[in-house]
Amino acid sequence: MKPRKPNSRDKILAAAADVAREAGPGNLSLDAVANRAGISKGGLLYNFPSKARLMQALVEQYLRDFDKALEEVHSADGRKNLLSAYIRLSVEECQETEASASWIFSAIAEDPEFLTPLKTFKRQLFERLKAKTPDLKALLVTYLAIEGLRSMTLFEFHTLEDEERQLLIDSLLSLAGADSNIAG
Amino acid sequence: MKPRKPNSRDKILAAAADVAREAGPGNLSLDAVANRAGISKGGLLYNFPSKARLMQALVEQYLRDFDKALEEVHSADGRKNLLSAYIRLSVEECQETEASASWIFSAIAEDPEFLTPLKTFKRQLFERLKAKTPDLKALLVTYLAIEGLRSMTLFEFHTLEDEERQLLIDSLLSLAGADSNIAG
DNA sequence: TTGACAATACCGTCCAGACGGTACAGTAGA
DNA sequence: TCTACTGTACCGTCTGGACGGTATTGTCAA
Repeated sequence: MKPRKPNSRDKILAAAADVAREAGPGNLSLDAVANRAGISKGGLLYNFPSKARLMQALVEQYLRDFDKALEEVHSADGRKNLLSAYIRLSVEECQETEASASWIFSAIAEDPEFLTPLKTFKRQLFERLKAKTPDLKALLVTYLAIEGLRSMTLFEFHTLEDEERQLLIDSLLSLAGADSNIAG
Repeated sequence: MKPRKPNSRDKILAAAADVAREAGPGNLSLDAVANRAGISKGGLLYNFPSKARLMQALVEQYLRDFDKALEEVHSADGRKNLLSAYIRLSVEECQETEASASWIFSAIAEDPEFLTPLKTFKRQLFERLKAKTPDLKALLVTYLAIEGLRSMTLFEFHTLEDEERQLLIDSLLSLAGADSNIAG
């Protein structure tokens, strides 16, 4: 479909995430992103005609990547347990220090509406999980706990020690794996 | 200790929270807060000599209020189950539409360091919970799930229906209440 | 083959507006 | 008289973004 775009856009998106992480979410300026991407401000605005478009692209790329990764993880173990795949992917994502999607805070500060696609994505994913998980209680608890883990990573609350964290993950996976043991 | 301060400071703090919620976290300007509080900008800067001090005060007030409320809820049922009190308080807090502490996003955008007191508060609270909760697994799962609930409220992800939400809360409370049933 | 034109992908500069903060003179109540 | 402001004027800085250029590559008729 697309005529093999050069990687300028991707470079800019990555630069934006880097700037948000390193300079703080409130300092995500076009100049800073342009510098970081090794491009001029004019060039940036050529690729993304406004800051809003840049934010939008950031959200869209994140969603696309997450969806793709989920599909891979889920397929890799025979599409048996979506919840378990979701947990493992989320945990993995939270471990990458490089990830720390603090550009989300920039987006919210810019305009909370930027998160609308994220909201609908989450709602749809939850519906899928609900359809595929027999034990609703276990789903609710594990899903929310993962959401909590994501939040703590995002805000950089280092409340849990490594051991506690590992114990938590084990508990969640065993709750999620319960669909073949306990299934009502 | 303090000479019965007039309520100007409180009015300003409340106004700041209102502005962040209504105008968006990125539009928390001193002018906007002053207007909202029905005070002049000079008056605002008389009470809080810089925006940083205002943010700081916002965080401190939130922490003080939460701590006080937790103490009340905990005492009210005989100081039996701290985790259960924590869950009930957090759930209550998430239900107040008026709360929606989106000033947190403003603070983060301003400077992530503003959340340092929040971090230490959370860590200490978790330690207290750990000391008082026999079942560490249950604590981890419920604590994280509450953190998830808080995050979803903050971001206004309306992923859960009312029924699902209620089922979740019941599950968490029963997990938390387990300290007298299952206690190892 | 070549010259004319056009699209792509930028660069660098400039500007208007917003924002935090200062300064200061005035004032009303305790 | 002191405290706790109000109100206004102003400054310096930062930021989004508009705009006018430019180098490179592609297209295509003559």
